[in-house]
Amino acid sequence: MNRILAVDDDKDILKVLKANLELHEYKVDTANNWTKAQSLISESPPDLILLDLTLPDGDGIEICRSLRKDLPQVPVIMLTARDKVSDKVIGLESGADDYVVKPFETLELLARIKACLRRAAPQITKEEISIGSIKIDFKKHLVTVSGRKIDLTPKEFELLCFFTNHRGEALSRDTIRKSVWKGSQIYSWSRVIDVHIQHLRQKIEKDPSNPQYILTVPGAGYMFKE
Amino acid sequence: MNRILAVDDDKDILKVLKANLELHEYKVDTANNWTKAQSLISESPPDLILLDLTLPDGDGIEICRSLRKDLPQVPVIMLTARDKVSDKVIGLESGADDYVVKPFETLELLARIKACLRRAAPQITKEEISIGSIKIDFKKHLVTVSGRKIDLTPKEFELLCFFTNHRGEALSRDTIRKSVWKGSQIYSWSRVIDVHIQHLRQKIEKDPSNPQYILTVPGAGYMFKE
DNA sequence: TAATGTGTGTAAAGATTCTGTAAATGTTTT
DNA sequence: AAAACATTTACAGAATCTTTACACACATTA
Repeated sequence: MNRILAVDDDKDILKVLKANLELHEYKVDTANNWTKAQSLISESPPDLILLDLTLPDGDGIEICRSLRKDLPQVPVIMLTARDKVSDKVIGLESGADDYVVKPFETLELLARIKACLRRAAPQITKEEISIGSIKIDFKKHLVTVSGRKIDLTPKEFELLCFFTNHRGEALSRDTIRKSVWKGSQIYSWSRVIDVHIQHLRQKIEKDPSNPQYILTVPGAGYMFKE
Repeated sequence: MNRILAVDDDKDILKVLKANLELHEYKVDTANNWTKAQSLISESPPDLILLDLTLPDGDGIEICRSLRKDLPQVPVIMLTARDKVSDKVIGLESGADDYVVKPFETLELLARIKACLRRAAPQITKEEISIGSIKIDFKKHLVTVSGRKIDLTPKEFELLCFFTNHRGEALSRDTIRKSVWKGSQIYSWSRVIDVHIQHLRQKIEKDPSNPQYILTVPGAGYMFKE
């Protein structure tokens, strides 16, 4: 649940904003002057700030500049009646992430808030999966079996990735060839796949002759443990 | 110098956009259909995309969704004649960072582009970073290894910065090429990257043949120590 | 039962690709 | 023009991939 701070000198607008935003799963703090806003911010910085340009105790542009400096990661949306292009340019130049002219459509404001938060959110793309005692870190190209690091060759790694993406599926040699060996030309009667499977088993199975992960499906191909 | 890709079916608009943006220090590629845009993107992803909603070979909303999925870090500004609130909401919901209605003021568009790029830029919170015995001062372009100053060429410095910003990630040569060598045209089979890696290793590693920082990930590329 | 064929496990040899590295060439900066 | 830098090229050794050959298990057929 994201926290938004709305700063505007008009208490009615604040009331409407708060009501509308809270309907959409935001927690909203309000301040009708900059002094109060500052104390709320220093209390605990919000995830986004809606800022009116005309406040009784400060120039919105200057405020925005200082915000950008102190809290560069918190997005600011300017919310103001000034609709001239020059105003918008100055507003955005001063560090605002968006500039919305009053009177505004609530739905548009909501969409813009969402877009801002989406962009400002830290992009976590940790790609890691665990199966049994095997752990694969796709980003690092790292595979560990019960904590021990395993060195896999490129093809072995590709093959393992392919298997883990199709767990519990019996994969024919042809299917495997068409995705892991696409681009390279191997003969249809080649045993490369089998050989690589053996190598993988040697490296990831506790007892390679009694595989727990890469199972043989006689007559069909191979299957990775669900 | 930021690279912008403008996609619009109207060639006149593209011409005007290109001219105006290039006056403001942007490098601009243009495409009048999605197919062409895609090939430009896969060649080398731009820093920002201006996207018209009505293209001859694709629905803008769907395109935006797929862009957000494939290139979440590249901001998209929608540029369209549709001015209804519902259109804006749909556009922003589909992943656009901003939505500008035609006919637009060039100055406002420029300001919004700038704001988008500012937000999307990797937030260099620190201007100094230490990893092991390596210390990098980004502002002064200064690198020291256990106190001793190291002279790096511009490309070497860029490469090192890129690595330190992606520590613990296996980076393919292609990935490196697309960000450190973007703009310049090197052949895909070129070994420039490897050569620069060697030079860097010679300068920052204690034993270049046993690197501690810039590690080789066989078959994948290189990775900087976490 | 013995013979044959098919499918899989495995080792080892040969072929290919990948990486480190030095040196040559081309380009930009001073 | 000289120096600094970027890029290409070439090659060796290592690592990896692919082929090949054979062993074994199991099923089918004579």
